[in-house]
Amino acid sequence: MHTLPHPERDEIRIAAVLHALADPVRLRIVRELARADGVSCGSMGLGVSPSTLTHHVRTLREAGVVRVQPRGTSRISSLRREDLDALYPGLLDGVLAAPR
Amino acid sequence: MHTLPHPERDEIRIAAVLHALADPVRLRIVRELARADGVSCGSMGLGVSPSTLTHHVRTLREAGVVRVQPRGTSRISSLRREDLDALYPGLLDGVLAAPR
DNA sequence: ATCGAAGTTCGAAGATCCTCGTAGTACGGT
DNA sequence: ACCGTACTACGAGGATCTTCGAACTTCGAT
Repeated sequence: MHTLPHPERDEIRIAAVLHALADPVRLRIVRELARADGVSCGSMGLGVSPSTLTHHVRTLREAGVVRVQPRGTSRISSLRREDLDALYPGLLDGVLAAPR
Repeated sequence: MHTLPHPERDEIRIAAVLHALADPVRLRIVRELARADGVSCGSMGLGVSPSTLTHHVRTLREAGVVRVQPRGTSRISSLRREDLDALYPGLLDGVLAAPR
């Protein structure tokens, strides 16, 4: 139940972040977290299988976009807003402001 | 010498833009254009073959990130800053500000 | 009119990615 | 102790992506 591995701020790479955001499912996860942070991604009603969801959340976590904490049998995800804003000011807001 | 097909502003999709930016070569192209706009990508000294370069520039163009105009035997590329800033304010600046 | 330079098109090879099902682990509650 | 829930690990299939070389087109210059 140890904490999961996350990149430090100075290990985050822009290419990995962009790649993580460049998927429809992961983008919906990020949007949802921006709306209601600190939530289990399994309860978002995305239309994918549990194993697919694990893959996407891991991609976001390893890219440094989200932080994941175990709580009971669930995993609570939250946006790494401070880190992303510090590294790429405006990026996250620009993505979230996207009409499409 | 027909102009090449470009998406209108309202046809640009955030997922396509992010995917276009999520490649090291294309990111270097975008950075270079941010530094010196209206330039032929062939003269950037990226270490890829001409056909690979064509592929990347087309990806950027079709995503709506760059505008490409034929001039002589060359293709002049320029960042679609206004469109991107209007759609996703802060995104491009955030990406360009990226230390890594 | 011929030549070279700049780019494109068309495969093709190899890598990466997204998705899933199956099997398994970890935790909380009865 | 048992069960159900939430999630993970490990493939595998199929799609997409990146890269390239070879052959071709287009344009400007000689």
